[in-house]
Amino acid sequence: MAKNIKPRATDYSQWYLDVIKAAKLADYTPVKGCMAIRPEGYAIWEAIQRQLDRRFKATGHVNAYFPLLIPMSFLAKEAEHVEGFAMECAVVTHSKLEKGPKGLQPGGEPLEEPLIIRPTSETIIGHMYSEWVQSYRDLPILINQWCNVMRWEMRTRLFLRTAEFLWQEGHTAHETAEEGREETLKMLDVYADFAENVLAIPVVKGEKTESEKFPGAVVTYCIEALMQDGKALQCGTSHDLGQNFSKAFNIKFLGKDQQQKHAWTTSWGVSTRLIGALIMAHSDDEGLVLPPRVAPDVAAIVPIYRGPEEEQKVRTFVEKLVGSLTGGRETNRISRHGLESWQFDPATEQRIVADFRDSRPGEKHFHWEQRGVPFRIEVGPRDVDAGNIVLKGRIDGSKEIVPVADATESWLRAKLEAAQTALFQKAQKYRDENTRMADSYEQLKQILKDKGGFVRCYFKPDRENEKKIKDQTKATVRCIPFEQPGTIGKDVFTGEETMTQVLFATAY
RNA sequence: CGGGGUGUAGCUCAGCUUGGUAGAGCGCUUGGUUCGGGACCAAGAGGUCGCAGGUUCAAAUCCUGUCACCCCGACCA
Repeated sequence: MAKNIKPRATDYSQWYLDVIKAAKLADYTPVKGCMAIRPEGYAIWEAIQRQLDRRFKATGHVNAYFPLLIPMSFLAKEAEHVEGFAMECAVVTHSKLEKGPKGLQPGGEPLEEPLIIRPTSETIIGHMYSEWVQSYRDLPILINQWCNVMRWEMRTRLFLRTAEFLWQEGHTAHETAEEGREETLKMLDVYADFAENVLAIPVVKGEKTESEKFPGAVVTYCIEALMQDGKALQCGTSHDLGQNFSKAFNIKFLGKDQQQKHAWTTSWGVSTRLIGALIMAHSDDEGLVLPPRVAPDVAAIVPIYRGPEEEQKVRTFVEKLVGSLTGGRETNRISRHGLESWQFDPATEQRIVADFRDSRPGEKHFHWEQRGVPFRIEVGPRDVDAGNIVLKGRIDGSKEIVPVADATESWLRAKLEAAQTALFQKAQKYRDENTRMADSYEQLKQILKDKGGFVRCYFKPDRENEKKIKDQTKATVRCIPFEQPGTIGKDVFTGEETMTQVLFATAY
């Protein structure tokens, strides 16, 4: 058992922090609410970026970059937007420092107009689009940006909610309402596909209620996932902004019909929160578990030897093994701190690593287990003599003795695919087992209290009733799922007849 | 912003009640023995006890102030 990780059952939030610490994903910094993402954590973000970026480009989007600082007045141009973000904006008021009685202090004249650090970029991008769009021929604009944003949150948790976080935000402008709506739903599908097929996290697609939607959006769509403690986590959102921002920022074009019209815009984003989702969806009491498709190292080879003679024997065997696992490609070996790594997949930059550090095998097993590497391969003198390797699966704890002749690239790829599928199915089983139907408010409360998870029920979304339910149960409507039975039932709260089913859960 | 708590080695903490040479475990360094699931032995490095005042012959310890952080609420991708 891992001695540096508290079990989930004892203290879930401590477990979460322990897993992050043990896998060296991130660390606290002297800046409250802001984390340092360590190389091991950032590599996961790079894998997420690589695969999302490919999907964005495949759907016709291009990348661009907009400023970190936004004129304060911009925020106020959209009424709901300012309402939603004003309370958590960092403000820049000065442009230099000077020496004061207590050391450095903001110096010179304050800026004529304060600047805010972007909490999201609809406003500044809206402004730029108003200059870039003149004609219907300029539409659609399909731009994404990878950047950091800042929201001054009261309480933060590594990856799940930090004051500064990394994300991507797509911002598009269209000629018609229908195109905008299609774009919003298309990108939601991209997110859902990515979450399920890459992160192995099953998600529910749906629409946010009025009280949960993005400030300034007409409709917010989202993907919602269930974590192992029975709480829900919003993993991505896609907003149909209608003409709210194009009116606020004057994004107008001349149509084919000679009429001036406002464009229809959308925005959509996912953040480093996805790393938190990964951790909470898959990891166990032994530490991090990574889906093979985002694991920077797909396999870790742990050599076992006594003395230089055995080491040489095992090394020779490992060299051959790696040659076979990398399909005989010319691979550049990188040696660092006794770790030797080879590229496994040029497209994904995933690696195979062999741990020749000067420490004991047991220590190495824990090392790679806690980092979530999908497979560990043990090679000792006995295996060399028998022509075997010992394969250990991170996801199911399996142990298998494999003839080295079978250990080829395609074999490993098949193993990784099987592990990816198994991980998704495991998460899906958990999600399905923890999604329950409630027929009455009493039952809803009972399930939330005793079991947690998603609770599905008839409910006609209503700001006031949602508030009351939240006050009484801490649960919120996570979404109105797209999948609806199409039948009439009784609203759990009011008893009125409705055709709408929603998903309740306590959320992060 | 309300309620509670904590600041002592890189980390986790003991010591404070009753003032008297700055401690432990983990981690780190060096050497040796080890090595198929977190090794052992030996030697070492590492501190303005959060900060500022005060009391005292003497303060990590008592008093006053202050700052920071953590937890629980309100707010949230």
